[in-house]
Amino acid sequence: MAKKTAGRRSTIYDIAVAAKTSPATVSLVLNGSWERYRINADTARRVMRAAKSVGYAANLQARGLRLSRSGLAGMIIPHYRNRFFAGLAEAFEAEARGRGLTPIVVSTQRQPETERSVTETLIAQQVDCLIIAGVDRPDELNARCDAAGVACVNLDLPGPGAPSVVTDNRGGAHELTARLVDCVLARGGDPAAIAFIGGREAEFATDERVAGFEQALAERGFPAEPGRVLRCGYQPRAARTVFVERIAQGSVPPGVFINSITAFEGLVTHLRQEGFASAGRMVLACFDWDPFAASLPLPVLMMRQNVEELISRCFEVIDERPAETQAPIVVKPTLAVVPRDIEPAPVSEPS
Amino acid sequence: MAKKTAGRRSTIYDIAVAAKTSPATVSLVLNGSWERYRINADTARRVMRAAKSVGYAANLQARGLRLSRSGLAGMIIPHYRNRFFAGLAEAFEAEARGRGLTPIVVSTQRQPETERSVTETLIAQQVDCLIIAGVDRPDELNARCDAAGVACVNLDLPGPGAPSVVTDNRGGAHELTARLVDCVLARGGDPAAIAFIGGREAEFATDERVAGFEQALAERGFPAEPGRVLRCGYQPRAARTVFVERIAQGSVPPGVFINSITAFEGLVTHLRQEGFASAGRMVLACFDWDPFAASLPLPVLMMRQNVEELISRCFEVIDERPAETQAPIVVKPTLAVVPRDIEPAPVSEPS
DNA sequence: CTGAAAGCGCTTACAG
DNA sequence: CTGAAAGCGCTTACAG
Repeated sequence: MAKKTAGRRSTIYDIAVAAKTSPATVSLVLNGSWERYRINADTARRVMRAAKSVGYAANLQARGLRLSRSGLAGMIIPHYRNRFFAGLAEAFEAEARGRGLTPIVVSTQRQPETERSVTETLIAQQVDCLIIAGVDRPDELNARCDAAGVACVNLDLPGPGAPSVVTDNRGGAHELTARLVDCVLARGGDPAAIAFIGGREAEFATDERVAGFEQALAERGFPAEPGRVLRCGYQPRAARTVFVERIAQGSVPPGVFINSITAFEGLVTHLRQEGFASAGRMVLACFDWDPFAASLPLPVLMMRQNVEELISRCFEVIDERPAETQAPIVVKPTLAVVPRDIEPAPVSEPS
Repeated sequence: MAKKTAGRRSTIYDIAVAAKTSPATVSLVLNGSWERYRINADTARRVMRAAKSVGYAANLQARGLRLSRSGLAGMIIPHYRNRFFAGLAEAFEAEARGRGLTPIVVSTQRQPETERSVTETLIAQQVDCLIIAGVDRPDELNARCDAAGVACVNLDLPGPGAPSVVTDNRGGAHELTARLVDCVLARGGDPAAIAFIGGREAEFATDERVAGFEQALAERGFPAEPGRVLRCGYQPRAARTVFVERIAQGSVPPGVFINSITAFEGLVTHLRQEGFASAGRMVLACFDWDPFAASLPLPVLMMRQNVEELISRCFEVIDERPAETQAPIVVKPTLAVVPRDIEPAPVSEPS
């Protein structure tokens, strides 16, 4: 076991010297194309032995430069602090590795300036493909990828700039709302007073969820009312504020559809301080999943997005490189948590 | 605004042609060293204008190859699914970007084989430095970094293979346990029956926390007893199992020191199914922080690790490249959540 | 003040 | 069967 010189990594030249052959032959052997090139089996053996003995590892930057293919797969997300984005990141890593790519995930904290700059950096690092999730305006980012020839998919962000994979936000919200109405009725509440909290104005996912929410309520005889939908953004603090205002202007709503776990966090901070008893018979339905949020001292319904399928669909889109803009690919979410004391169905939770 | 040819990115050669100068000059100008090289200000202007007009972005792979410095900073963590690791990843990204590096975080799901292979991949991608957290055996990974000349730091994983930055696990556990004892006493429980659940055998962080736990109890007159410490690993399911067994063999403990949020998740799953009332007057203390776990229907204490400081210390160590193995750098955690109904101190929670 | 040249480590058509 | 050569895009000492 030859010891390599500290501070310098071994290259195909070192191996060529050790195996008494040329760098070109070393490269062919190490890349497994030696049979195709009819390289002497003995030469190949010497090369492989030498490579192992010097602890050779290819310089992927050099290979990438030569091949114009870095083997890097990028993904942009806002942050890692909830199960949805954490799950996306992990599913992305698994899928990328399974394809022999090096995953590189970056978070932007929903800062448009950061979104722009990390996209540039990833492109400069020569990523072969990029999945974009949870950004403010994907179009500009898509345009940059396009200019650089980087295959790009938007996750839950349909737009003209790139193909999309989306969650069935409308259908999921419809189902979640329907169950929420059942729970509110079971607890003697008035579904007309159910509120929607979170999400953004003019944002695809929020728009769809609001549509599903309103549709489900309308079908049960509670048509849209002004002030029922409170799109306060994704900050816990903002959700808390609108929740407090909502209570101040009327009473504690019998049910709340919460658009994201971050908004949920805001409500919980308030309830913890006021005491959960202050919530009365309120039921919460969240379009996100978290094991602790499912265990609060009040009934909670949770919808879980299918991160593995979302990611694998994204890679399929990248493989195909669809020529024209086509309709988004839709992935169904799952009702993952229902309160046991109201709904006899057992808690079903993917581990 | 010249449109660049689709499919091919512009290079310094394109700019040289456009600005009627040489690639070498272009490089000098674009890297800001044109003043030092006394390049004509007008030439510089032409180059910069041309670069902008073709939308030039440097190929970082080529630059890295030439400079033997990739500008990539790597970090290895087990996963993103809790606030500690999510926070580490985000703090790492922020710090790396602040230093002009491209962060690349990878998760291993605590699989030794994955830990090994991602380390190899990161080294092959020529990362300039690597922070390692939450792996099983860091020594082998450190050795690989060492052989490749990659600066490496272990986070909460002291060992002979690399310098370390650690949380004050012992001190933190001591403080957390002391407060837990107070709460148990305030609720009329017997601190002698407090249990420790989670963590691993022969693992640094667990060992330290157990030591702090036992010391705090001993100081209050409850010396170590066999069977009090239940190191069941990091899986929610395992924690749930030992918790259930612990109850079956005696009764519900008046207090539990939970080593990690993952173990906590196991207990919560059980309590949700049995009903939280089954916990009686139990108090939980967790050496981790989560906003929802802080809102369960039973008293919870939570310790929060200082991720920002841990990360900035890691980068300081990388900067210094300490010659000999020195004592780990210690970062103090913070008591972030105390139950209001027992402890009059206000809930203090870093936003 | 500026350009030609070498070289980072790799791959692969091409010529023997 | 195998090696010499070119070239991926960049940087920088060197020579003018």
